[in-house]
Amino acid sequence: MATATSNLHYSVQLATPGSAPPPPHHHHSESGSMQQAAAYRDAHSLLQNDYSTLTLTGGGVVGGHPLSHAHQWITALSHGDTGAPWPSPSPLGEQDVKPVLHDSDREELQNSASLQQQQQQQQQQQQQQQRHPHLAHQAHHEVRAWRTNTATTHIPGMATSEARRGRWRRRRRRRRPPGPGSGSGPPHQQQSLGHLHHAETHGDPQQQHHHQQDHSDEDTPTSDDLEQFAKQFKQRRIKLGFTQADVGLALGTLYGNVFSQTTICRFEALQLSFKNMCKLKPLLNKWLEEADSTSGSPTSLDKIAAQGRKRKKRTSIEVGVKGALESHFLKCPKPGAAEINSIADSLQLEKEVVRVWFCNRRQKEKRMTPMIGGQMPGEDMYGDTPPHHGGQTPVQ
DNA sequence: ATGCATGAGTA
DNA sequence: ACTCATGCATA
Repeated sequence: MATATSNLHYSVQLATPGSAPPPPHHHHSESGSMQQAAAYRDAHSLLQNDYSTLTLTGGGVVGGHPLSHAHQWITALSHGDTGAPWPSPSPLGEQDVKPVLHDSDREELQNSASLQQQQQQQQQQQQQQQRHPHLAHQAHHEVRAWRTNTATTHIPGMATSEARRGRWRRRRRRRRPPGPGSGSGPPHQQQSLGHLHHAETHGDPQQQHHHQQDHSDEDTPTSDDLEQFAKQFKQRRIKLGFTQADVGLALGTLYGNVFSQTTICRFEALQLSFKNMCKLKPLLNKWLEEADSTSGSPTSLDKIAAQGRKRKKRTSIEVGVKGALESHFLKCPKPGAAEINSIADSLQLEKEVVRVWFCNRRQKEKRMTPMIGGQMPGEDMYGDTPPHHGGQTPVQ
């Protein structure tokens, strides 16, 4: 019972022509589109304590054990029903296959181009942002305040119940590295964005003579900037009557990069990595201006649907099992294959599930405590490089 | 809003 | 095999 039933109903939806951004007030409380509801109850920070407080079904440890079969997904799965559960992924010809939406309104698909993901241009032509220095933004914000600027002698959170995690420590805006071969040692990768490369890392003789004091558009914004922006963004977005999903789609047509409601949500909640936040900010800023200026006229917010990815049914891990996993995590945040195997075995979960759980766990930990005590994101925050020990921990 | 999942890019 | 960005599916 752990693993939910498989109700893979994918349907091919073609473009639903014509439509407009969702009216400022239109929302039927549907179970499927509660995202909107969420959008309306604006500012409301919530603590995310998973098992810490045993939220869900208290102690409801089911007896049924999820069939533990290794990656059986993506392999067979040829049910004879409505289309293949996980059709072979078409590299390019991504049809408009998309999960059926329970939403009845706000639909306007217009398959533009199945852009490749990846991001390329990000910060180089942003507009100026009209930020309100004060703006009523300091309402009921609880522990979420991690303004760690030099002058803010305030040590936020730390006094609350779950204040064991520090927030982002901001790094000072620094110049681009002088260039290869000269200067500070090249950090192999500090929480690299994965595929983000500035074309200006080369030894450009002249480029730094500017005056970026608080123009968070020319260089790395401060965490405070981000927080400010995120807040404003959310407010305006809501005022304009857009949902997070709408924004995500709009970004797709405006820049070619579609984003999901999830990402927008995480941006607003500042739950992305610092780097990621920096990357998205310009885009969202642009969108704000756009939506702002065209508020009233039919903004051509296209929405593209290019996803044919079949996913394994989300595995629901029992609270008890989660607790167990957490225990292991505390002991060893980065278990080796053997470790994972035994854990998976003892908990009767698939190895993959366990592995992914740990990955996600680490990620979560990173977003919440990117740098502890002035640690750079690139450094290991775990005992990956134990100070006392001349070798990797033999998974055992 | 968030938990589990996928995949590109790396190490 | 991991990290990091991102999202479907779900609470």
